[in-house]
Amino acid sequence: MNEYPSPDIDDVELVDVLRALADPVRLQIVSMLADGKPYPKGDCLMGLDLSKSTASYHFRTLREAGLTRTIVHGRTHDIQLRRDELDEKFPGLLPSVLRSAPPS
Amino acid sequence: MNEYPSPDIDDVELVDVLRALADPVRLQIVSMLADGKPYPKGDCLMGLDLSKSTASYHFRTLREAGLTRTIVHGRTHDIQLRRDELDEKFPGLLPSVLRSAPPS
DNA sequence: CGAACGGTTCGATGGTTGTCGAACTATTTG
DNA sequence: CAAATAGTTCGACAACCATCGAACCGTTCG
Repeated sequence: MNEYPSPDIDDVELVDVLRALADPVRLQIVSMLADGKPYPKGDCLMGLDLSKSTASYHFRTLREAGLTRTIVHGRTHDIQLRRDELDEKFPGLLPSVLRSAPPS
Repeated sequence: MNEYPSPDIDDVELVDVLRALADPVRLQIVSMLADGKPYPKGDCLMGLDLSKSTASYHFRTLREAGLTRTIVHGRTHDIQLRRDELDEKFPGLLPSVLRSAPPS
């Protein structure tokens, strides 16, 4: 029943968001989460050939940067893009990134 | 009379642009160039306490990522954000980043 | 209960990044 | 020409990053 903490939106810095997005793996994960709905982590890794530990590292990086939240759901974890909060704090950023992200 | 090469806009990748922006120094430099007009490099460093070599490194990083171009002008160099090209290739990206960038 | 499942954490490792000073290049100016 | 100016390049270095396998943890299921 442990919770995985994401930072408060007020503490999220643009440069950290950009950092988190500046990696092809994480960019692709974020693309899959574009609609803002929660997805099982496993589903976000389709097409990505990563070890479990590397995948976990990227999920943690996204969460700690404030881009996603994690919802524990049984023994699986759902991950969700924090669209509304991010759109309010950084207007237009996610739409433009997602629009320009290469197709998977 | 050497020219400093920037990549063709077609070769500029989103992830490289994001990586170039994902640094506080470069973010601030880009903020100063927001209007798309050329500025002497020296003028972009106001408020930044960097050695000459570090400044040069960041300018090169921005140029090689495709964000800026360098115009040699006597013994000074002007640097210019490639606004039009970038706006066409990554619509809305620069505006949103510049809008959310912390004030200098 | 015990095994399988979905994930995290740890430690190690090689590669990249940001920083600097020193040496260098090219241009202007005294 | 000689000195000053504006900037680059090089080598070094510490810090950080992406990656992995192994061990671990909590949940579900036979």
